[in-house]
Amino acid sequence: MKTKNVADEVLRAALALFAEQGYANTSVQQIVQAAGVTKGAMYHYFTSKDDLLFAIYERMLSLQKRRLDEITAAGGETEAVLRAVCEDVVVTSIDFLPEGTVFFRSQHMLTPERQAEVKRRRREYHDKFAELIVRGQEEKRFRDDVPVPVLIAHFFSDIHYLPHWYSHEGPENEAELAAQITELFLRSLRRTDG
Amino acid sequence: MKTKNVADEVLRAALALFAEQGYANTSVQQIVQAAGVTKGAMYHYFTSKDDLLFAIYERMLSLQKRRLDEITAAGGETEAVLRAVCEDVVVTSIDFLPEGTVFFRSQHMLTPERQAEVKRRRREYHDKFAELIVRGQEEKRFRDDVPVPVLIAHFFSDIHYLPHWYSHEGPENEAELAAQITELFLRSLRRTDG
DNA sequence: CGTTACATACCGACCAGACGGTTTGGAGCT
DNA sequence: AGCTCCAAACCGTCTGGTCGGTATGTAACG
Repeated sequence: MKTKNVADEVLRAALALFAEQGYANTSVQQIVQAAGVTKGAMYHYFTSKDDLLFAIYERMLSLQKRRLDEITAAGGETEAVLRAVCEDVVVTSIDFLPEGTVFFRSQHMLTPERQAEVKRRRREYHDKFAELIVRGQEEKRFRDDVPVPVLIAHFFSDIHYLPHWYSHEGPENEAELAAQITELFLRSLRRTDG
Repeated sequence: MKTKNVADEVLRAALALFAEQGYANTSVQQIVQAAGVTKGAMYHYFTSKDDLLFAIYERMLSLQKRRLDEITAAGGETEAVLRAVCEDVVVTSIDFLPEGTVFFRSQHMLTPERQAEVKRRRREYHDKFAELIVRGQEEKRFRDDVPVPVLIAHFFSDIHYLPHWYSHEGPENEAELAAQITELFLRSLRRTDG
């Protein structure tokens, strides 16, 4: 199918350019040039530049949500589930580093409605994550002297920050790093007293 | 001095607009209008729109560096110094929330030279922070099974993330939150074995 | 099979307007 | 007069988006 090739090529080019120079600094001209198509072709598949950006968000949100659902559906002890979720989201974030760069940097460039949509989807994820922590607290395994939102922010901040410092050329191994970050988080989450 | 008023008013307006809508989505027209001056006046004090953005960075970088120097100069036990540094940077980041929003979101909109300058100044801070951790490791108080860059990223991620979730209307008290975040970090940093 | 009828995919010149930045001119102080 | 400070009109550039037109495919009909 030729259709998919053109649209996909445009998306791939857009992602690379947005990650490198930012959304606002990237012109539609540059994108279609990098993708080897014309503006006419692009506007045949996408209704606007904004559409391109949102497609990137859509992919990431769907992927993360699906992975979270799979892991929680498998069940298990609270801390083990939480650990699996955390490690997975770190690894996924590394695998999709350019997406992450764009994701966290360009949210305010979306139309307000789409910003709201992204916010809603993120809250879904967020809430499901919160459930795990609350469950751990009820089981008296996790501390409850720090508000849950703070604990959550403490973990998501690591994910958020990854694209800003992680380099594929660096010494860090992906899975190892995921385990380390998760361990740091869990250690600060556990109760110290019985 | 009238001079300062105009320049200050422009900067204040620029900061608010950049934080709210992003640098690229804010026109010089909007800025001078919000500041109650004209473009002629603005371009008398600043050479470009980019200049406005960099001024915000300059203020933040200087402030943070100065505070770090003051605290480390006072001396003390390693963990106590580190705790003071961490709590201070959290509080400062909350006090300058709009600056933080712009700081972390718009770095790639600066000219390459200025991006490099920001990067250099941040590394200075970074390195001084790293010294504290290494010292703690040498004193066998901090864990050394996780690479120092990972430990540092783990803390800075919280700072980075603050503007994304903290709200002045929320329940969190500034100093209390600073203590909580710092405690989470220190807990994951300490050795568990003697 | 030939021909008509229409849909999909795509091209690329073009446009209106917004933008950052400049220029000109003058008010008010020293 | 000379200087700082600023207002307002102005300009060249670049952008996202449009639009008339073409090429290719394919389904229906006779």
